[in-house]
Amino acid sequence: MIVKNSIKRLLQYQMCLVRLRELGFEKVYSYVLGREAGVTAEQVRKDFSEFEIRGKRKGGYSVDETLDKLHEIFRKNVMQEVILVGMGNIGTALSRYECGFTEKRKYIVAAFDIDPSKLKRNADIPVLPVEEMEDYIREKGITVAIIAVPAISAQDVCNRLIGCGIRGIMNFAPIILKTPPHIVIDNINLCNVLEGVIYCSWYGKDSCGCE
Amino acid sequence: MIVKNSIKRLLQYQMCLVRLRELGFEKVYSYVLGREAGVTAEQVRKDFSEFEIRGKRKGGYSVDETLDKLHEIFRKNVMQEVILVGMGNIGTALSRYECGFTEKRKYIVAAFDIDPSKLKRNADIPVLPVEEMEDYIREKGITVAIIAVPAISAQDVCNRLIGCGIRGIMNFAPIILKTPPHIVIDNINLCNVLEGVIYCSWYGKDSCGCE
DNA sequence: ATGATAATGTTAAAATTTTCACATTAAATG
DNA sequence: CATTTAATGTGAAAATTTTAACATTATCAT
Ligand SMILES: NC(=O)c1ccc[n+]([C@@H]2O[C@H](COP(=O)([O-])OP(=O)(O)OC[C@H]3O[C@@H](n4cnc5c(N)ncnc54)[C@H](O)[C@@H]3O)[C@@H](O)[C@H]2O)c1
Ligand SMILES: NC(=O)c1ccc[n+]([C@@H]2O[C@H](COP(=O)([O-])OP(=O)(O)OC[C@H]3O[C@@H](n4cnc5c(N)ncnc54)[C@H](O)[C@@H]3O)[C@@H](O)[C@H]2O)c1
Repeated sequence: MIVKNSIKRLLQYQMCLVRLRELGFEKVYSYVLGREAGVTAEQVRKDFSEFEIRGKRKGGYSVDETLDKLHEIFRKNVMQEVILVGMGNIGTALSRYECGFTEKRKYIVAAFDIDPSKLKRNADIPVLPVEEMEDYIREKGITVAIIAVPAISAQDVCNRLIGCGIRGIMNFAPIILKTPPHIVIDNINLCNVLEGVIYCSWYGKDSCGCE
Repeated sequence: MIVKNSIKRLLQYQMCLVRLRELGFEKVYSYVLGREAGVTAEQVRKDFSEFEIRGKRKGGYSVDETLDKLHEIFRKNVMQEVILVGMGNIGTALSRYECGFTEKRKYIVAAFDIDPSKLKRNADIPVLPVEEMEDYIREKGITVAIIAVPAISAQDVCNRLIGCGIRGIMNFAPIILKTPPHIVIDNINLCNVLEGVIYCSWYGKDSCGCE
């Protein structure tokens, strides 16, 4: 049975393994990976067990094989194209970001904005008028989007995205988007994260139950 | 007993309540707030009960009183000053962000960078050379920092921050920072969040245990 | 007033997630 | 080649978190 947080941890392991491979590791023990990823060795083994990632008794896990397995799980072999809505402060930052610690990879293939002054049809990541958004998504068969528009417009944009086939959304607007149950949403609220850190650092880690 | 996720949810409730107040609500039922915050009514009541936020039987919760209580919990009355290290893409975006849905508020009082071309001593949020960081933090008694430097420098910056009294860190570098146990760290990994959304939207919400 | 109603608050139960314990087994050692 | 060792893999136990049930009580209608 897949545990809710295990996906998140697998991604963390993936990142750590890439770095460990860079450092010359060919195999890794659960306790080393656990230390890197900030979890216990048992958690690593349990997670790997759940996804049938096998190690060698006494020999640990092969870095390459484990990464292969993780890449398979996360479908790194197929194109993962994502569009971005809202080319403002955060949208621009994201568009310049190459994800991954060393496995540099671009996900964003196009951005859309309502403001004509933001448009840039011929850029590496083209910034197109938001009117073209639906057609573009349908044509290219995009299924995941990033919302980086003001909160007031976010639900609207969200509805339009779902209307043209988007199934997963990473949302930076500080609002909980309402969606049909089959749509995957990750509402990221950086203010709340910061306030959480402030709170925990004030009251002490123990009394606030933070990770 | 304080549940790990309850802090996160309280912050969400706070955000929702601010918006509901804007919309003219004076009282709110647990099921309404739950709907807004994306949790069950029972969860709302349970969380509020834990933090001794009281409603009226049949009457729901007073928006104002609840917000007062939340502001007290999160110490909105005292200054919450934060510094930022790394004035690159993401750092710049964050420095221009006024947190909160409507209760606009700035947290970042200064930024530090190693690159001389980034410095701007007289800006609204001054960008200072990173050599001045420790003195600034000690002088102003800052306890929370945001790390937005490349992964390769992040642990280094982190160590320096802790060395001069920082107790809480929001980290954007894709690496798990190693810190003494009393330090509060929130490692945000936007790539992993995106990959998680891609994964879940591919395999379906049910089979991946996402929220 | 008084009873019906519709919400909260809280205790108990269920579900989930993590940790533990240890059997298993591949490698290293002598 | 037998023995020791040091890791994994997993089922069971513990801990945590969420959900459910319902007793309580303020409000509203009569
Ligand atoms: N700046 C940050 O660091 C930061 C951090 C966390 C969250 N956020 C949130 O991210 C969102 C964007 O923040 P920002 O600072 O980048 O704001 P911004 O104003 O700089 O950018 C918003 C962009 O969205 C565009 N836009 C507005 N309505 C649109 C629509 N209907 N369709 C397409 N494009 C539209 C605007 O033209 C603008 O370019 C906000 O909801 C904000 O709360 C920002
Ligand atoms: N750009 C994004 O959207 C994004 C998203 C998520 C995470 N991140 C992560 O955030 C970090 C910054 O990303 P970015 O795109 O803003 O990179 P960037 O290169 O634009 O900015 C990094 C800044 O840090 C400064 N810096 C480097 N070493 C420093 C040091 N020791 N002390 C002080 N300042 C130093 C650089 O001069 C630069 O201004 C990276 O770790 C990146 O992986 C970025």
